[in-house]
Amino acid sequence: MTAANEDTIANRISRILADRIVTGQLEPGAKLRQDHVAEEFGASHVPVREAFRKLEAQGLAVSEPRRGVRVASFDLAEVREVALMRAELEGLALRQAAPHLTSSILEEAEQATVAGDNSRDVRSWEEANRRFHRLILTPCAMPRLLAAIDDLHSVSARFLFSAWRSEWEVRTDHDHRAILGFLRQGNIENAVAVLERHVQWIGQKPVKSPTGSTRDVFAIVG
Amino acid sequence: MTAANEDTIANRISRILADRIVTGQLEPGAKLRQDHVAEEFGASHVPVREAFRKLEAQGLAVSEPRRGVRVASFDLAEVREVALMRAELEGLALRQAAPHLTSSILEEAEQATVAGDNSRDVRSWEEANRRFHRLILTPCAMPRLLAAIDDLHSVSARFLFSAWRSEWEVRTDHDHRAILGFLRQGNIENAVAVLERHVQWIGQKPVKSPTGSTRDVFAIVG
DNA sequence: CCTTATAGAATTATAGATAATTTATGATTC
DNA sequence: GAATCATAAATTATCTATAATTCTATAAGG
Repeated sequence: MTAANEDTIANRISRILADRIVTGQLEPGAKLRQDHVAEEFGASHVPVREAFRKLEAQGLAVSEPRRGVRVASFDLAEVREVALMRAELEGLALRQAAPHLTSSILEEAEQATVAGDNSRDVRSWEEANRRFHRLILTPCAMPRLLAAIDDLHSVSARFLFSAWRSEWEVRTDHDHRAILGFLRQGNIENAVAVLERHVQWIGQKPVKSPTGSTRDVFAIVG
Repeated sequence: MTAANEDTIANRISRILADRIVTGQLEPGAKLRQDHVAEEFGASHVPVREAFRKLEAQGLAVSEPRRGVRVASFDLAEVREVALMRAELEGLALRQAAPHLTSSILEEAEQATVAGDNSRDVRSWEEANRRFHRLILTPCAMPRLLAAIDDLHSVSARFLFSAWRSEWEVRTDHDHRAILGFLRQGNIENAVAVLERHVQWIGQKPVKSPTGSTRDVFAIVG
C-alpha cells in the first residue's frame, strides 16, 4: 500500500549504496561484501546481489566473478569520457526538448540556478544543478536517453564530490543563465552550443593527500 | 578452469536470453517466468533473477515489482530514439578513434563490408555490420562509450530482426564504403557526417500481420 | 631471510524452502 | 447475462542452508 512497498529491497539497497559511492562515503576500490551489507540492512544477501548488479550497470561498481564486487575506481581519462558523452547526449536531448519548453519550465530552471548560486555546500549545489539540467531536458520525452544522461550525471557528481570534499566556494553560474537566455529567444542552436561546452568544462583543483604531497583532482563542473 | 567456469551462470543465462529477444524468438511483451527459465537451464532462480536484472539494464526487458518481468516492447518512437542516440555516440567515438586508425584496421573493415554485402540472411548481415562499426570505433579507447554503443546496437538489431523476419534482400553498402574512403583520406569530419546520417536512416517495410491486414514496420538499417 | 605449501577462515555462488502477492477460476448476486 | 466477490493456483520475493572458491596467516623448506 505504501510507497515503500512499491519498491523491492534490492532497489532500496542499490539506491542507498549508489548515494554512498557518489558522495564518496565509499571510496574507489572498496570491497562490497554481500553478507556485511545484508546484515546492515537486515536482509539476506539475495537482494544484495541484485543491488550489486544494478550498481554495476550504472558504472558505480565492478564485479569479478567469484572474487566479489568493488566500488569502481576512476581517473582523468574517465572524467573526460563522461564529459564528452554528456555533451553529446545532453545536446541531443535539449535539441529535442526545446520546442516543448514552456516559460514556466524556464522559470523553474531559473530558480534552480539561483538555488545553485546560493548553495553553501557541494551536495545542495549538485542537487540544484541536476534539477536545472533535468528541467530543460525532460520535455524531450525520450526515456532511454534521459536514463542514460541520469546515470552519467551520477558519475559526474561522484567526480565532483571526490574533488571538493571539504571546502566549497560559491560561484555564479553564468552558463546556465546564458542557456536560459538563448532558450527564451528561441535560439536553440546557441543554447545547445553553450550547454555542450558547459558540460565539457573540467574543473581542476590541487588537493593535499594524506601523505602531505599535493596532486591535481579533476571534476566535471556543470 | 575452462572458459565456461570463468563466467557465472547468471551471465550465461542473460546472454542466451538476450539473443532470443534480439532475434525475435521471444516476442515483445512475453512474460519471463523465473521458475520456468531456471528449470530450462537446470539452475535455481537466484541466478535467473540476476540475469533478468542485466536484461533490464540493457533495455531488453522491463520489470514490475511483484508482477514479474516481460520482454520489452517498442514502437517507432523508440526506434527513432535509439537511432538518434547511436548517431551522437558513434559520431563521438569515430572522432576520437580516427587518429588511431591504421590501414590494416580499415582493411578489416572493408572485408566486413564485403561480408555484409554477400550475406544471404539477416543474422549474418547483422553480424558483419556490427563488426564494421566495432572495428572503426574501438580504437577510441573509451570503454564506457563503447559499452553504451554496444547496448544500442543490440536494440537496433532487434528492430531489424522484427522487420525483416523472413525475407532478406541483398544490398550493397555504399555508406560503409564512403566512410572508409573519407577515413583513408584523413577527412575525419566527412566520415563522421556520413556515419551519423547512415545510422539515422530508418528502413520501412510493409508487413502482413496475422489478421491479414498490412502495417509498416520500421528498423534502423546500419 | 625469502619463497613456497598448507590449513583454516572468510566470502561468494547456488540451491532449496517459506511467506507474501498477484493472477486465474468459479460461484453468487443483481 | 454481466459484474462482483471469494477462493484456489501460480508466481514472485525473500530467507536459510550448503557447496565451492578465494583470501589469509602460519609454518616448512631452500
